[in-house]
Amino acid sequence: MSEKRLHILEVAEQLFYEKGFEGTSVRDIANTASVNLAMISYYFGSKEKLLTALVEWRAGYIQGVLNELVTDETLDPFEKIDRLVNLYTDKIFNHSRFHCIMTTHLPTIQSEKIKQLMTDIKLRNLDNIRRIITEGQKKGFFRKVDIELTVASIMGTITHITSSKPLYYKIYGIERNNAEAYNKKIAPKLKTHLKQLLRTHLDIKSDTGML
Amino acid sequence: MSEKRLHILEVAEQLFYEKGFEGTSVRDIANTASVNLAMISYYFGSKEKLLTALVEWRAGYIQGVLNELVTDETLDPFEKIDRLVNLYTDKIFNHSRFHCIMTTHLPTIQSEKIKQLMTDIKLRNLDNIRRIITEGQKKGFFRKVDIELTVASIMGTITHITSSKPLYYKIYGIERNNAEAYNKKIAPKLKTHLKQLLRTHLDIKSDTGML
Amino acid sequence: MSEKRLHILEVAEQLFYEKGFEGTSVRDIANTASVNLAMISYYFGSKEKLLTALVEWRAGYIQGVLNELVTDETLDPFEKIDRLVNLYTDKIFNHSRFHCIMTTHLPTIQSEKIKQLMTDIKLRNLDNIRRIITEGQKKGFFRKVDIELTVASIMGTITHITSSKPLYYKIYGIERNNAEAYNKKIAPKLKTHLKQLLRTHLDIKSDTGML
Amino acid sequence: MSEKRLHILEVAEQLFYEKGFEGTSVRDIANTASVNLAMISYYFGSKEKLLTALVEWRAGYIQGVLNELVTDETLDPFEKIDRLVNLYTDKIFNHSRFHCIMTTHLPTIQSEKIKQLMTDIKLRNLDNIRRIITEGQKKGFFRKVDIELTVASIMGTITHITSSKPLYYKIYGIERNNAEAYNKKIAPKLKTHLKQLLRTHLDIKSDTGML
DNA sequence: CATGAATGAGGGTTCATTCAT
DNA sequence: AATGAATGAACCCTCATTCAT
Repeated sequence: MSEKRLHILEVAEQLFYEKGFEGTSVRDIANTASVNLAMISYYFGSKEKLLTALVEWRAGYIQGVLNELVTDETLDPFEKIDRLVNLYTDKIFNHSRFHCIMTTHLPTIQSEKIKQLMTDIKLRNLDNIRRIITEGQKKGFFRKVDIELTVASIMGTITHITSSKPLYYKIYGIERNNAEAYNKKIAPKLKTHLKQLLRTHLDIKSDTGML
Repeated sequence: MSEKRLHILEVAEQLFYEKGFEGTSVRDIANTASVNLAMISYYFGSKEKLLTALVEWRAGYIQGVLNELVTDETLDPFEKIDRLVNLYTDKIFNHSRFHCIMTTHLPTIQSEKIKQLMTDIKLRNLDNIRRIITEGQKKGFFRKVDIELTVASIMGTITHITSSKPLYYKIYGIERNNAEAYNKKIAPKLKTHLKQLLRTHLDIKSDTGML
Repeated sequence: MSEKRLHILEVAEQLFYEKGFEGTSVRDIANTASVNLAMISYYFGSKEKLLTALVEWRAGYIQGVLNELVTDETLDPFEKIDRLVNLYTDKIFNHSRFHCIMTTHLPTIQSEKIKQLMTDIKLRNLDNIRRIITEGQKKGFFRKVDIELTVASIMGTITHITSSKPLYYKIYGIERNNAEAYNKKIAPKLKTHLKQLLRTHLDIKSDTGML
Repeated sequence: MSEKRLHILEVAEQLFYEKGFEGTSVRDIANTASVNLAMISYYFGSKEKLLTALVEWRAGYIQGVLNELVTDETLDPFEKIDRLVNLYTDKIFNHSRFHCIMTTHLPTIQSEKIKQLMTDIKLRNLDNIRRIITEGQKKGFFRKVDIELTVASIMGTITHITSSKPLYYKIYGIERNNAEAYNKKIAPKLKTHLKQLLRTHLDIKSDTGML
């Protein structure tokens, strides 16, 4: 992939993140990327195909490592959950702009192709986590929980944090748009919170007989 | 507020939910609402002011009851949390379209006024929940947790569920766009899940000394 | 139909005649007609629909009178042919620009709707003339000729004259673009030529037994 | 001329015929001809020069034989007319696409050079036919007719037939775009029709004293 | 000789908004 | 109060062409 093509994708990601897909014009992207307007059609065919290219380029970012984690035999279920939290938090924080696009802007895109792509990714993620929890249950470490909603709590918490940056900038007194400082400050807190939340949630010893 | 004005707001909410703010044209709204195109500028001044009017109209939906809950002296902290979960889940599910607009589409709006409005609402919500948890801690029921991130888990979980409808339609085998069936099936599950998650998370007896 | 709408149609006709449909931009039309660019979409929906509107507006110009002619019982077949020639020549000369668009530019339009519209008009014209000739044959005035090709000779001759103006300007020494002088000079000649051509062609007494 | 150059010309002819000059993009031609886009400018300089090259390549198709015919001393005037009809019909049918481009699309081209080229060709054709008819008149076979309009009838009839294919496909029940079947069926009919039309038109014995 | 990359101009269309009535 | 007509700006995209290699 040519360097210019990559540059366009990066710029598009930034602008889609800031202003949404519909709110970003191809002219915006061309100007910001210091690229001729026609180049974008030349490289990608259309604005929507540019978005598709962006999704295809970034979508793999969460795969791979996850598979290793799931099949690792040396870790006990709690360790796996901890690693899972680390993994997801890091991945999402490192690609927070794209993650925001995925979760907030893509749903409004009318393209069925993109919708299908997104649903597939989410289903695969869900499936991997499901296997970790199920394994923990079989081994007697975890109690019975609603797996889909547990996943929703993990993903939802991280998403909430990444997509409510303006709010948390204020709460934590971080200067606006200093994303690096934000990540550095929030990521460890978030990991600790999620690990603790999931430990008490999953630990069979926590069972209060509520369900 | 005139009936026609309300009708326009309802139609706008539906369309903003489906296609985003930028993806919805004033013509769309006028046609769908069977209203003259010029009426919308006439009533609201501009497209952005229409959105502001929508936010102001709907934003109060979570207030009021929450204040009562916080200051209610007859409930113990766990009961307050349970009520809080019921309250939020119901409110958000009953206004899921508007909630989606708030969490997914509004962040891209460039208007500072709207951003400020949203941040205010979120801060107020956060503050109310913070008071419930702090009270529980003072009374010795709750242990020390990261309050901001706990709120993030509550809001994030609900948001994740409401904004990933297409995915959960598939998982739970609900026919597409049957929002009522979705709410009826998911809401009780979600309430139970959140209550349990928060009970073990907050209960001082669950403290594993992780923090 | 509003005056402005009519004006746009007239301007479009002139420009389509001069430069073809594809060679004429909507901006051309808007500027020439001193009309805002967006008005054209406002009135007609699209460039192609503007063309359709033009066709529908002008297409009736040959109808009506033709029907009267066909059913007129007081004229003998040769008189009917003479009148037919007068009628067609006048009509086409009076709308020569539109006639050129019909015969030369429309065939390249990809729109099936317009193609169908044109074919219908031509078929109806053909049918009317066929009835005149058939009637003349039944009454024993006309001999057996290939009717379709006879019509082709009538229409083709007129079309050739109207669409080869630059050539005939030169031949007849008329100053360029003086359409009025052209029509005044050529129309009578053309009528005489066609009447004579058709008389000898159709007259049963001319039959040389070639067919 | 290189083979590739010829191929480009053939493809261009086909596309100009189908969609007009302005309606055909250089990309269309390049893709259809499986040739690099830049090749076309490389070979021909510009789109308009490509058209000029096409005209120059094909324009000679009617020349040559005609000169022989005019100066042939062994044929009587009627035989010359018959041969002329055969010659023109065959030539035009064999190059019907180019003939259509000449008569329908070229007039909109703004290039003065091309217009001049076309006018020259037409004038030369007119002149040749004029000499045949004049000769027939001098020898006492033909009566006095309007020569220019007689030529218009010949050319116009053939042009009408070749440029109204869609109509005649329908009339004669030929499957669409089967040009070969069309030519095979129509050409003989057309020749017979024109010969008969011209014989009675020109024959001094047909003179009805109308003129 | 040939081509992928790049460009400025212009294409048709839609936008949110305003005006005259 | 209410609306059809009108507008300037901007939309995404494609155009014919050129240039460096």
